[in-house]
Amino acid sequence: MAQRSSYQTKQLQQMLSYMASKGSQHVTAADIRQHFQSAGIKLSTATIYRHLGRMLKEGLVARYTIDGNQGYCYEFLGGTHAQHKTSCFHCKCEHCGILIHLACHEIEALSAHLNQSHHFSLDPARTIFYGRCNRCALDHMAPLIGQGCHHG
Amino acid sequence: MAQRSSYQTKQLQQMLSYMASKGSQHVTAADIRQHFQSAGIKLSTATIYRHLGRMLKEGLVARYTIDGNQGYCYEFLGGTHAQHKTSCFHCKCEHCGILIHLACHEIEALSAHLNQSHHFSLDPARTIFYGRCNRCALDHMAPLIGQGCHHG
DNA sequence: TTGCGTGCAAAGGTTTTGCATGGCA
DNA sequence: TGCCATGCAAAACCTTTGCACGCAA
Repeated sequence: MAQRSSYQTKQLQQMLSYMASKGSQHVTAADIRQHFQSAGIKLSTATIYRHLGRMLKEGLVARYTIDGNQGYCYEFLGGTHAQHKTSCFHCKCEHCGILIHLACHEIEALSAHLNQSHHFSLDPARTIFYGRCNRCALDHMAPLIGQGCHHG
Repeated sequence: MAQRSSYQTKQLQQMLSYMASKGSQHVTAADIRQHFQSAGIKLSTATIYRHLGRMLKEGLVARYTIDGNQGYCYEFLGGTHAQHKTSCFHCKCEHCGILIHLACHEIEALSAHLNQSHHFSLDPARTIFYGRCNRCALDHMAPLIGQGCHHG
């Protein structure tokens, strides 16, 4: 299953290598394109999307839609993360955009509850909790200071 | 606040009326366009987006991004729903796309936990739980029947 | 009459697809 | 050699914007 089905092309290897190097960070198709463009490596947009689509099917990456973005974010699930991912949730700050990974028993309890009481089988890999992180919540409470958020 | 700022045009009234009629259902810009097109009423795409953008600013509607879609979903928050919305969550089936509204104490408990233990302030209006609804979960377990999902 | 609202069309951004060519096995 | 993968370009999709005209106040 970790083994890809077909040809091992240079483009594919480079893309996998890049995705893996990003660890649990989220990347967009544009990120990938820019990275290879900066590196002077040719990798067409079509190829990027075709591989991302394939990896998605194979479960090598997860695809998210981020509010405010148009388009998708991808996250590499391969390697040692594969197991841990199944019970890892994401919290995204809608102010500064930081993404927090959370493996929390309470969420698993909620998942069980949704299953039993609401007949809904939660998919941790897809679900993102939106809200405000600690720093931005503080910033929010003291807007008069005039000091911006730690947005990058 | 519920009072709009500027002109009361026919298009605006019709749009508000349509949004209100949809209650807590989610609609896309395309839904709106199709509705008025079917009804033989002229309402341009630009106007739809301009009003949606304005309503969003004014808090009359909420805007979501749904995984798998490109583009946005809007939900009317006006009228009596405004209060209740603050504690309403959404579950979306990633198979058939159905959207389930949930006002559930367990989720509020999770929200409190995230706040206390993880310093994350959850935003119910933005957060969507992805997974499988009951029907699709059953379909998933019996894929050999060859009978499709209730996907529309 | 003033100025916002509307419609049309074009632009902008992201993702998908067709087709001929290139490269892995 | 056969077939898949790639690149280019065009298309498809949704959203935004510019501009002239229409309409509410």
